Amino acid sequence: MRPFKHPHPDDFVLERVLYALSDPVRLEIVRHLAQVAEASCGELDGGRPKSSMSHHFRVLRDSGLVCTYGVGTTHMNSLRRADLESRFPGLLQAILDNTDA
Amino acid sequence: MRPFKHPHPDDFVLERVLYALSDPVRLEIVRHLAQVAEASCGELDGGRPKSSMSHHFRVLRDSGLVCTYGVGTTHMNSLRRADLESRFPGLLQAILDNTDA
DNA sequence: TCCATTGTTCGAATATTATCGAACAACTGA
DNA sequence: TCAGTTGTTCGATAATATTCGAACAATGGA
Repeated sequence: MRPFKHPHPDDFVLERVLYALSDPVRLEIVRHLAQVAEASCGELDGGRPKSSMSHHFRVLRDSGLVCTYGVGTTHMNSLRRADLESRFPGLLQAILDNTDA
Repeated sequence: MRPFKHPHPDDFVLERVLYALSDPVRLEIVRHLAQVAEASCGELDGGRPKSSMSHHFRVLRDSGLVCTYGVGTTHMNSLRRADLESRFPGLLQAILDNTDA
């Protein structure tokens, strides 16, 4: 299992991060990851097809929001909090703070 | 000139706001408005066709980011800072703080 | 009233995304 | 080595967005 490519914080693009978070499915993933610190893809699909989820994880990875690494047959995902904070201070927190109401 | 409809802060949707800001043209508009407090559509197009800009302003209005009102033959736009701050505290500031590098 | 200015709306073409089944790849355990 | 589990990749389809010219609407001034 070859590791995924994750962008360096210097290469994060604000527009891409915002776009990645503008999808309800992906925002839900990020919110979940903010609470558990780490979760497999399977734990994060809401009964959705794996191919769909794989797409969303890729968008999250490419934007710099999420880090994915293989552990056995599963892929573990985590939020890149520190990297995001260093590049876009306060952004992630402001988004996570919103409990939608 | 009938006034545009602007959503109430209670009806702001985080995903929509993030999506509106994920477009470079719209983000540029918002950044500009953050500095001048008020500007006409004409001041904000970068030589782009008016019909294109009109579309972007509508997205910004519908998401709650921008308020547009008619003054004579021109339309003035302003950032809905207070409304955004009340609904998504810190979000706009975190985005505006990023000077992209 | 006639005209120039400022934007909106309409319609169509193009581009991007989302979704999901099917096939494939990596790993583990028996 | 074989089977089961977990995800990825591929390919196609459907849905959404972007872009922009052309026609239209509202305003203000000459």
